[in-house]
Amino acid sequence: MTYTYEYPRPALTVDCVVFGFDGSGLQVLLIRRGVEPFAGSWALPGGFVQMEENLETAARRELEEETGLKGVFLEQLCTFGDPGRDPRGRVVSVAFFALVQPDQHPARGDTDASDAKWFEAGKLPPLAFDHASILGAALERLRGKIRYQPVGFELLPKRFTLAQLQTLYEAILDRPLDKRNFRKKLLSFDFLVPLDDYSGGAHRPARLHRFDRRKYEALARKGFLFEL
Amino acid sequence: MTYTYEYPRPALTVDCVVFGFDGSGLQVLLIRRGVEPFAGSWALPGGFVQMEENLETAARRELEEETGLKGVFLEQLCTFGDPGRDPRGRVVSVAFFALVQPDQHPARGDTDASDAKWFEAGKLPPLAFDHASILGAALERLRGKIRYQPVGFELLPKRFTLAQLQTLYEAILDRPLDKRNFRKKLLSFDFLVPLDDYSGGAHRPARLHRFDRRKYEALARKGFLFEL
DNA sequence: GCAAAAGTGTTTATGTTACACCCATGT
DNA sequence: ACATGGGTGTAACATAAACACTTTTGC
Repeated sequence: MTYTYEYPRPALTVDCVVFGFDGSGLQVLLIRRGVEPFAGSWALPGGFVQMEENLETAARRELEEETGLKGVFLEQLCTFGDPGRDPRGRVVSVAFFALVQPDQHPARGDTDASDAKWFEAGKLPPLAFDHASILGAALERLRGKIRYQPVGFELLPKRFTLAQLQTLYEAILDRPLDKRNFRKKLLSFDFLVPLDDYSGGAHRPARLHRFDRRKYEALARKGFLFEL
Repeated sequence: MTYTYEYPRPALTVDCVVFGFDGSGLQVLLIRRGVEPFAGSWALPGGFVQMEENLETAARRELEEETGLKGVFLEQLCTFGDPGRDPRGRVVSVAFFALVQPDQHPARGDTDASDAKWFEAGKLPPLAFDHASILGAALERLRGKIRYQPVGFELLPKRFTLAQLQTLYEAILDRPLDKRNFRKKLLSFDFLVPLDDYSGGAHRPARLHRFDRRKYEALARKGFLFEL
């Protein structure tokens, strides 16, 4: 142990920006804080990092404890450490962003007694701490990422229609896409497998597809990039 | 102050991956460690975050203390926090990547008495801690970023020739580019300003250019993306 | 005058955009 | 039968890729 270690240390937390998709709009999962500071405010799920767990493990643990979600797509986003971002003292937070498939949603809305709730990404309540800027960074990252990495599928059920996929892209990129061009392009990379099954619904049934990650990765290794 | 704050905390450091360009190859600035652990090994410049400074400030302070560099391009990269990455105990490190213009290089090589030295990015010595993986992440980020953001100019002198720019791109992307197509494309975005001055040299002089950040930002605001 | 790097256009191939109608189902 | 969303192809346009010779300088 060197002298350096006797210096005071910032506290270290993780926070997760959890995105979902309800079929029409992008959603974000927030929890209502029970304790001060910001008691009663909405905030990103997260909490303190323990001494023997790595950062991603901490994020997954907090996510499960606070929202019940497990096994989701999770990726490190950025670290927020301005002095003053937490009124209690110096707290540095490693932010993650998570994508959850609707199958795994804790019952669309609140998970029984917990205080987690899904919000429309466009209509968020005021957030505790600097969570609004963390969320802004996550949104920007998601928008950038969806254009050249296959992360959209993490927000859809395993079997989905091309119309669902297009609606998702339109919601995230916030602009309309041409139906024929969208289908043409996505099917041209052949990592979307058409299934022999159709979605039910009030009108003409739509063919279901699934994302074939093995095929995607084989392509990706060959220096392939898909852009939209 | 709540009970939470009495938990043990990881130590928090910043580390900087500093890239340079010597006209032919990509370079990385390393410092030789004087103290254990890894005394005598090469490592990324960096050190402990102080309680009242934000993360970027800490990175800039350490960079200046250890290498003399100031005023460089600096961007947060990723945070590395696996338990065990530092033999002394739990140390979480926020990594940054920096780009320095050759003008600012501390005298191409060692800065007087300090133990900083530039290495070819392809021929690095073994590094302390998990710095090799931090460096790998930085390289990957640089390669991705240079294709759609004007970061190349941060590695060249303020006035440069198109040939220098092309060599830089070729070094980072690690593939040859067509001279005519490269010039055509970069000049078509008109953020490169031709100057009335020429590079000296053993052969035909080359026109010097500078990067006009104002023009670039005006374009960028109009939803423009340059890709290479 | 020769070696070395700078500079310059055109053609071809590829990818992107724009666009309108018929189909299958539930009500 | 009608309302609703599913599904399909082609032509115009724009961008990317391939490619070779002349110019200017220092030695």
